[in-house]
Amino acid sequence: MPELPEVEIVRQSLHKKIKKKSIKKVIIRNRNLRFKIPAEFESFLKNKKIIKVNRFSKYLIIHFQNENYCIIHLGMSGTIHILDKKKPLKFTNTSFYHSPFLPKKHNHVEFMFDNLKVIYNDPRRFGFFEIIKNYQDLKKRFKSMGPEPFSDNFNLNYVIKYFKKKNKDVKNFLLDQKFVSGIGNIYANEILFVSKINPFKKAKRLNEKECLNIISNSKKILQQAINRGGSSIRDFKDISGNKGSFQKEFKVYQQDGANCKRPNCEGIIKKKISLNRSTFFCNFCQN
DNA sequence: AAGAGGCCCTGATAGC
DNA sequence: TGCTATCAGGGCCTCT
Repeated sequence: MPELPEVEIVRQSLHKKIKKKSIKKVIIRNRNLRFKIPAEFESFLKNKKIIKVNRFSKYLIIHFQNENYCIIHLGMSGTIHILDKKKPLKFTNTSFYHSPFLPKKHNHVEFMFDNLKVIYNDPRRFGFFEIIKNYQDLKKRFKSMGPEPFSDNFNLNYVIKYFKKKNKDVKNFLLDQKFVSGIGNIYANEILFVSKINPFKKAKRLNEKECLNIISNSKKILQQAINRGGSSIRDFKDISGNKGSFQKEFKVYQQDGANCKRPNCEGIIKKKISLNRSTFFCNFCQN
């Protein structure tokens, strides 16, 4: 589920729910996530008051008083759920919703507030938590990552310079967080389709217009996805309403065998594996 | 420096 | 029905 748009949707809901509240207690049922949760985690967060919930790329950043932070990455299968004693049945959105649909297994971490519980669920345990104790360390944490697609630093100069001499497929770079932060496999495929660029084209072979297309379509598609509440793939079937809906607008992702959705294009959507990831593209207009 | 590949883990689904 | 194989939205690490 979680690429930048989905993480942003979670951020918005989480921020509304927990800003200005204090964590009363932290319960950890399984410390063995992608990285082991440190022993000091519970005591560090206890009684800390939340100023706001931020996000960089696919990382949630809970901002506490006194320059303390907790970073959450959802990995491939992480979701955040809330139990609200006051509004037990009101949904917010797919990966952040209220109690009747709380999974029975894999609830690894709980933040307890007054009248409120925030629960982290993650079957594959590719997600992780980190604590950070000052602003300098926070900056350092993301220093080696590329700009977000929305950033002014993600511009033609940057992309042309970066792609120069790069002999990898262009799609690999959209997935490379050192080049641009926040894009995953779904949106990489969609961005290249809208840009009419073959995913297997070598980055150094892209012309200026193609680079510009990648830049503007990255911004456009991620913003559209946020506006639609993200994409809900392989989600719990019994949740109605408040799902993200961008999956209905996929032009190529998981559309192999279908006719190309571009008006007047006679192509067929194909699927090929590249770097262990499924790659979808039109064999006609993306050539 | 850049690129290819393996690996962490569980669950859903397809094929026999 | 029940087995096995494959694949999944991510990112880190190692080897060449």
